[in-house]
Amino acid sequence: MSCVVLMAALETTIQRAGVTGNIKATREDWLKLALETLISDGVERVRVLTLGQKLDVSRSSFYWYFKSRQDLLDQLLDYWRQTNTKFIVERARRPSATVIRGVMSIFECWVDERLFDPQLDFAIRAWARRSPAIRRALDEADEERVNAIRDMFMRHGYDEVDAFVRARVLYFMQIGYYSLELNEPMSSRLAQVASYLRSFTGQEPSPQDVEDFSRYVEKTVPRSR
Amino acid sequence: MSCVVLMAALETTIQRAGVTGNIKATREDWLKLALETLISDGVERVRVLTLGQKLDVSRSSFYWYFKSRQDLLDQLLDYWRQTNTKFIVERARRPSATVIRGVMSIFECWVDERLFDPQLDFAIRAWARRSPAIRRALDEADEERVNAIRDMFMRHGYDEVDAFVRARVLYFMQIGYYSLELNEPMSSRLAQVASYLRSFTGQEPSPQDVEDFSRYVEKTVPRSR
DNA sequence: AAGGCCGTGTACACTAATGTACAGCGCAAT
DNA sequence: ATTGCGCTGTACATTAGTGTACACGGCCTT
Repeated sequence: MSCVVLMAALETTIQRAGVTGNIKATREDWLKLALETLISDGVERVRVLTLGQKLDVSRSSFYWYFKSRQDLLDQLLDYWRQTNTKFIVERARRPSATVIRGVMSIFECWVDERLFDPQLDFAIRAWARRSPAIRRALDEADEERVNAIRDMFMRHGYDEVDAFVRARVLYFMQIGYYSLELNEPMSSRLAQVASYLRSFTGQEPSPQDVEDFSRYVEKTVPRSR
Repeated sequence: MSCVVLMAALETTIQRAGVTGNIKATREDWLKLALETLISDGVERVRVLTLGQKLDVSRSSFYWYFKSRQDLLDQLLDYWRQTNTKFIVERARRPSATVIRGVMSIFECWVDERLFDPQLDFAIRAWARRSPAIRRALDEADEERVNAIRDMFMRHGYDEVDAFVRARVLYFMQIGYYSLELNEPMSSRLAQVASYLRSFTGQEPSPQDVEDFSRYVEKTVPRSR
């Protein structure tokens, strides 16, 4: 669960063991469970009653920490805003010797859920369908991500239209991939990496490129399920 | 609304004007509104009470036509099953002189909502996230579509892995594109078609290819919004 | 014109959800 | 030890939804 790791960043200080007073559920317990529920079941299922039942605590605890259900949802959106887009843009901006290497940098986000949490992104996307405010936030994020990738292609000599289209193909393909929730083992994904690099760049990856990427995944991605 | 057109195929005979007896809402009224709601708001919002209010009819009408809410949902899934996948597979199987032409055949589905209704597909995808039965049906459809496209690439000389990856890139990219619900004007999309063909096939489209596709869209796609 | 069939409205029972009010409990500081 | 703060439970009001029961109303057939 990457969200657990990421939640830590959101918090000031958690002292789960040293809970003081008559406390059964902390504000962070509510937030964390809400985030997990948003990811696995969608916003619609983020409900005060249900969360409370899972935390084995009555709803009055919730209304102590949060103004309303909407208050909680606002904070979930804030959390997403501060995480998912950041790493894609950062990886796309990294200097790279070749396009192949540039694309490989971005691939890192697709194989490491600590960099990009597809399920969270997907949950936000579903949410956006029925909320104009969420929709606006999402559109901004998508544009920022595609533009960063496009700039990477342009730095490697692609003209503007080609760079834009290739950025879209790279990014949209990945969004589509996540939509299918294939849950493939990393080994099958790595076996196709040369084809993907070829397809995305129009250039032939060297054996060294492919090997380096495999090695990167092995070394840095925990439990490449 | 492509669904209106498609609904017609689902029906045996509709005689909307000649409704007989004390009828305010027909079974088809319920189905059609349910489908529209599924598409625009998701399954969760397909509710007997709400549909009834929109049809200005009480819920007992619903329970006359349908056994339960689940009964209605089952029929919505059946409708999807019989429509969306069919045309993609059919287009992918068409003989084509070049890969570029082969890809163009499939592009037809992406520009004509009478061939592929992205919103419906998307609604099913969201639904599948919380229903194993739907999930199974969706996985089958996805696999059938990708395999058909892969075979098309293989017929044009791509090896199996490359063909499979290119099929995925083509199909997943489109699913991702729809996920963003960009709502771009057809003219901007057509302006990039050469880049897309180049990116998807790794080959250079001829001016004739591009021109033929534009002409196809102009002639056959109604109100290319 | 009399029934019968098809669909409709009203009423009822039940469940799940949000939000509010308020009393009460447990630790910590005084 | 007692007071107070921070959190919790119970109870209540309200809303939205599903499903069932049953009487009734309009055409169509005979």
